[in-house]
Formats: sequence, structure tokens, C-alpha cells
Amino acid sequence: MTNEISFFENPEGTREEILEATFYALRQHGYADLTISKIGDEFGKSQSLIYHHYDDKDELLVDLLDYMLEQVENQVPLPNQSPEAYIEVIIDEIFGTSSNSDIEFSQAVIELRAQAAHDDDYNRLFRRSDDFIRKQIARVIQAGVDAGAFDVEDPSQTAALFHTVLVGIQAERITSDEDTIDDVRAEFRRYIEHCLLSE
Amino acid sequence: MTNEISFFENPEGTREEILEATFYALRQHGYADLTISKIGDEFGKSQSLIYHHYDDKDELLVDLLDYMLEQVENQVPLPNQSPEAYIEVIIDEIFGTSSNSDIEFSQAVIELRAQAAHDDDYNRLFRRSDDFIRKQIARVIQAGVDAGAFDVEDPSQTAALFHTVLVGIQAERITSDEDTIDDVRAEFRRYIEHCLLSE
DNA sequence: TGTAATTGATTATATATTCAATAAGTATAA
DNA sequence: TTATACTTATTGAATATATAATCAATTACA
Repeated sequence: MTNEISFFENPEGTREEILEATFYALRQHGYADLTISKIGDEFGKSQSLIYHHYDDKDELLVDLLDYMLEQVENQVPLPNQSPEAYIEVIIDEIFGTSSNSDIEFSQAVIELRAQAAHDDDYNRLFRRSDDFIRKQIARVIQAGVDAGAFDVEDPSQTAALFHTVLVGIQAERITSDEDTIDDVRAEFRRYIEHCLLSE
Repeated sequence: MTNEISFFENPEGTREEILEATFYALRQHGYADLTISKIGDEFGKSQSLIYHHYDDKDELLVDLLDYMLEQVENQVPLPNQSPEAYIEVIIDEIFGTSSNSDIEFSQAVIELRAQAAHDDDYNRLFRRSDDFIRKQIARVIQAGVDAGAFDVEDPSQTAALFHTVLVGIQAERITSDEDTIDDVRAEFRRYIEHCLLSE
């Protein structure tokens, strides 16, 4: 079993190595059981060194979330293709490749999202990221409407449902089997056909 | 500010009082910072008494989740009305009354769901609850199809998307403003009109 | 009398954080 | 090139605190 998460392939500098270690420790032990000691183990170097790069645990975790959400935002495909093709790509992103690393990444994100209920920094970062993604999707849908390919009332309203399904799948992945996810994907396709595409 | 969560109105017996206290402590401090001491504070009696009723913290939290999911399942409306009316009730349940207690309950559920990634007991309970809800929705959709009110290929597939939206809204509520939730609701209504109701 | 409720004190451990000390690396002046 | 100063990386030990869990003792109660 290898750890092949793309964006951590070759960390640049110690700080990024620490983020990588924190991410793996989070995946393995979960947020509630995440300790500096466990991060240090994953890091391979001493715990003290972590404090040389970060003031405290909080700062480290907020930095990790920032880093992860940056990756999420970068993963949103650029609108450099036809609206129809773009929607296909979005669907693939939402429902994922069902690879282990994808699923584990989603789980980590959801776990951090849950913390946003009690931490303003987390809340702010998720708000920013969610807004960004919704707007990106809305923009493409608007382009599709302009091109006559799509037919919707309000693109940002449609994008809002896209995003809810994205987050819902992330949360469901934790417990649901692949068959259920497949059902959701099929039904979402049906929605797109009937409610998005022009006749 | 009063705590008016319906199902905790009058706890029967000490165990239920402890569950109530645990729930409030969870809401206030979050799962990661949830300690027996804080539960004891909320409980109003000594921490030791908690150990008289529960073997350890784990047992208590699993029992809380079990209890909460029971409430969730009981909240799924009975199919004793017309399919069309039932769908309306389901939408209200999914998007909630936006009352504080509803939102806080959702947040607690999502936070516990995130733990399912690292705890088999949690995983099992959520699987059971999710299956139950999906099947309940699917049954009603099937009834609507039989009555000629609905027109879908596969009711359990449609129910799967309903459930994803339910969970997605729960997770989004943590950070999203009410306007965004309203957008999702409007789009979901559009979906139902175009993809569920017969012409 | 016996059973359940309740408490306070206690303990062992885990955890975040600090700190002084050392090693390694890098630029600079001779 | 070498010596010097300076910065950064790195560590192990130490500390204060928080936390889960235990338990013997006491109170309420049936």
C-alpha cells in the first residue's frame, strides 16, 4: 500500500514536509486523536522541530486546511472546453475516481469541515473555498446558457445544487458502498439531462 | 436563549440525562474537545456518576450516536399521506426549519459521521440509519409511481440522490448562509418537478 | 437491610509546549 | 583558501496541565 497523493509527491521544504506528515497522521488517527507526537512520528524527525516551524498545533492545522483547500480549488477544472464536456469533468470530480487516496482525502476534508462549527478560522476558509467553487461552476453553466447548450433559470442556483451534491458525496463516502454512490451518479445524470441540457 | 431540542425535553432516568448532557457538551465544544469533565459540568452532577452508568467514554458516545440516529429515523415521516404531500414533507425535513436547534443537531450529526471513518461502531450505526432512510424514501417514491403520480426509472436510485442532498445540506449548513441553502432548495424543487412528477 | 445513586480524592498517563544545547550550513572578511 | 560569524535545522530532556478511569466511602431510598 503506497501513499500516492498527487499534491504531496515532492514536498518543497521542511514546512511542506510537516504538512504532509500532518495530513497522513490526520488520515490515520482522525482529528480528535491527532497529536503532535503522532505528527512527529509520521514526519520522521523530532516534535520539537515542528515547533520551530509552527507556533502551535492550531497554526499548523489551519495551515494544513489552507493548503488542502488550495489543492481542492486547483482541482476545479478550467473552463477551457465546451460546456457539455466541462459538465462531464465536473461529474467525474464530484463522484471521484473512487481511488483510495481520493476517498481518504475527501474524508479528511469532511472531518475538517465539521470543525468549522467550532473554529472561526476553519469557517472562513471553507466559506471562501465553497464560494469559489460555486462561482466557478455557475460561470460555466452561464456560458452554456449563452451558447444555447443549457437551459436553466438561474445558473448560480443550479451551481448551488451541484455543490451540495459534491459535499454530500464527500460525507456519504465515509460510510456508503460504491453501489449507492453509483445510484446517486446515475440519478444526477438524469437530473442534468432533464433540467440542464437544452432539448 | 433556551435549549428546546424536542427529543430531550424530559429525559427519562439518569442515563438519558447523561446523554442529554453529552449532546449539549458536544454541541458546545465539538467532538475533539469533548471531555468527561465537560459532560459532567453540563450534567450538573459528578463525573464519577457517569462512570457508574457507562463503562467508559467510548460506550457513552456510541450510545449517544445510537440515540441520536434513533431520533433521526423517527423524524422520517410515515408514509400515511399522498405521495405528493409526502415529498413536500421530505423537502421540509431535508432543508429544515432553519431553527437553531435543528442546525446544531445537524452539525453534531455531521461531526459524528466524520468519526465513522475511524470507528467501526459509528460506521455500522450510520450505515444502518442511512439504509433505513433511503429505503423509506424509495418506498414512498415507488408508491407514487404505482399511483401514477411519479415517473422515474428506479425509485431507490432517486432516493439515493435525495439522501445525498440531505447529507450535503447537513454538511453545508455548518458554513453556508441561508441564501445559498435557499438556492439549493429551489433547484431541488425544479429537479422534482422535471424528474419526478408525471406530466 | 440491601440496593442504587452519588461523591471526592487519587492515580497513571498523555499531551502541548518550552528550552537549552548541538549540529549543519552559508555567507563574509582576511 | 581559511577563519569567523551568523543563521537555520535539529534534538532530548523537562514541565505543567488535562484527562480518563478507579475506588473507597457516603447518602438516599426501597
